[in-house]
Amino acid sequence: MATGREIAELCGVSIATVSRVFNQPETVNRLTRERVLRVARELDYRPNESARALSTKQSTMIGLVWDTDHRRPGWRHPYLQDLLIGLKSALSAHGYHLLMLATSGDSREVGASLADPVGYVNMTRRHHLGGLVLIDSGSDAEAFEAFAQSGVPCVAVDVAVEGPKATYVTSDNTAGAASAVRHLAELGHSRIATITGPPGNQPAEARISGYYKAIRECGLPLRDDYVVSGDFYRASGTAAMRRLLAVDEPPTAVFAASDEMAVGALLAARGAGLRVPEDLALVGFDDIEIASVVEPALTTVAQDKPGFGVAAAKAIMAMITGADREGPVILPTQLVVRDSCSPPRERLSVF
Amino acid sequence: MATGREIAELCGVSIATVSRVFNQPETVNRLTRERVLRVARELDYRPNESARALSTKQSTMIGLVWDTDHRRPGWRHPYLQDLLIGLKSALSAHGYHLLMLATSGDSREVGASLADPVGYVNMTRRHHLGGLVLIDSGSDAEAFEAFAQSGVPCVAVDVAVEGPKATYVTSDNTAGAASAVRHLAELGHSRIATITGPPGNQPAEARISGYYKAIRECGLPLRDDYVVSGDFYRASGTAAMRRLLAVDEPPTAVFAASDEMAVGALLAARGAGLRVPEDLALVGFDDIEIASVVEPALTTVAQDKPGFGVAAAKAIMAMITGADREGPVILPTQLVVRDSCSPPRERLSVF
DNA sequence: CATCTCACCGTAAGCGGTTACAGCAACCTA
DNA sequence: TAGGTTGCTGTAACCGCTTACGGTGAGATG
Repeated sequence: MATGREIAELCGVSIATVSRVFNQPETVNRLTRERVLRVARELDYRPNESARALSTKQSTMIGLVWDTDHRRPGWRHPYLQDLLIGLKSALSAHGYHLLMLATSGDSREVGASLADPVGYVNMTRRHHLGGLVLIDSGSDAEAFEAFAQSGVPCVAVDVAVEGPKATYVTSDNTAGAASAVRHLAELGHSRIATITGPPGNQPAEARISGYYKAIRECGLPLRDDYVVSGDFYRASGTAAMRRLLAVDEPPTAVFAASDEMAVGALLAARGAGLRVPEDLALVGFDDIEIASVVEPALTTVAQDKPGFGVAAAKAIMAMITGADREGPVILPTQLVVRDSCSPPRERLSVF
Repeated sequence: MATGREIAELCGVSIATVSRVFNQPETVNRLTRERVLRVARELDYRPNESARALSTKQSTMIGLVWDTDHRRPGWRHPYLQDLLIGLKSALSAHGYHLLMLATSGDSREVGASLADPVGYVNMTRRHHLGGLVLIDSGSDAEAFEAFAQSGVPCVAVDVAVEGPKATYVTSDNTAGAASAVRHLAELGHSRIATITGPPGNQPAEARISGYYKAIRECGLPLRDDYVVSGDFYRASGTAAMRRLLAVDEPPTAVFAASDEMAVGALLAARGAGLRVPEDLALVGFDDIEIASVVEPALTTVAQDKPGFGVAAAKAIMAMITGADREGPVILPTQLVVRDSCSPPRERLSVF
């Protein structure tokens, strides 16, 4: 590997000049610059990033906090790939890389502590990372909170954390949920139920309030027994749907706060002999891949998945460059109408 | 940030001793060692990885080559998340991190060249990466070939590349495909077709030969018009299925070389008024999430997805530690029987 | 008692960059 | 012509850690 010194000698200049050529090209004479560049190319020179990081005390890497929560072994992020695509491309534009930290609970290591149970902050300092991107991994909001308080620049995706140097990006869950419910109401449904996400989860609660908002705006009655809680997983959707079918005057339409739960609800409905959409209209949330594969294809509220990544990258870059912290980034959603909703049967008979 | 020097001064030892405490603990007196460790803890010391990498000329990072092929914008890796889970955990065990390189085609940069179109090898050298893990991203086998030839330790996942320091990990595709076909034959099918992956793709061709092998072993006739090619995508599965339904004596069973194509075939069959599994038995390959969601749930050949990651990590660690290069790593597959296959109708009428 | 071994530790030279500071022409201004 | 700019470049300190090498004293050996 060629070093800056070698180039300097071959060009008859000092090593400082070589460094300047790459960092402040305008301060060095055009002819010298071109000579250095040419020799660099011939020698296949690559600046040593370790040396540079050591010297400047900062690297061009962002840490990615993504651990599957050990309490939920089967958990998979619903749209990790799209997220990463957005994140990576936006980070690339700034010349930054994404480091997936290895932190396999080696708590015997120097620096592991309660405030940083798995060593992410530790790693951040060791590697002079610019910051951390936190990706929802089931339910580690508490751990995220610790990171956010650590002073390290943090941006969480779809988890509400805030701190001196921390924000998060999320969808406009309230508006998204409301649009789903409104869609059902416009089809003529008046008995609209919802299957919610886990309590305490920020997106889940925003979706509930969107549900309430739309129900109210449409002049429909609010019924406690039309709000049953799930945990975003498919199985909970099935269970919730069963409960909904057991109330008197069961709903003719259901808004599920996640596609997975919508699929679960679909299975439960089918199991109960109901047909979707004829007997039951169903709307999901997320627009993950299975939404378009399931039969019938699921009407759902689409999130801008790569947009999460892009927004997270922008936010973290802003923090690194010291821009003032702004509030959470809220991304718009979009209702994707497919085949899982039709007008209620009562209405149909009127025609 | 505390440095080694500070610890040394506080302990009244030299900085070399401090370094030894962390790298060759057995060479330093127990009392001294404990004193250093204690002070290190008090000062919240973290060794500077940049300095260490600069000094040792090696980092504890592995590069991840994962670019969505620009020629296939919609491409998504079928099981990226599981792969990453396996990769990350196995790498963690060795104290290594995964670096997702940003390489946004800045070809004006020093070091970009034809042999390294997107700058991965460049980045590998700059960061002193231990090696590269190449993840299939549509169809960049040629680019992978270049990496494999570069001398950088490379392990590809499910793409056949080999070089002085390169291997790959893949499933036992032949055996997997054969087991699928045999399953169909055992159900009584004799008109078994296959939808293949793209020509030139190693797993695709191995699956074809598994198909041939099983057909032969079961004493069934080989028919050219029962082998139609796809490209692993859903749409190609639909198109292929249409072609299969147009031959005379259309097949009663189809083995698709990917779940996505199987789903596509399912749609085509349904469009043609056929019911699955009653009129057509269908087997896929991969066992991705939609396989269990689709109606009917898809019988398929499951790959050990996290196992890919684990195996890739092992292979790359072996190369780093200089172990002899061994051949490609072949992982076993497993037939997952669900609801998309039943005996052929002809047979049924016999009962 | 001289010598050898060995465990332990310090000295110092790197690793490959960055950057504050100073030097030195050449060119302007008064 | 003295003094001040301006443009360019070199010197050298520094970033924090690793490691080859040499030195020291205690105990073992003859």
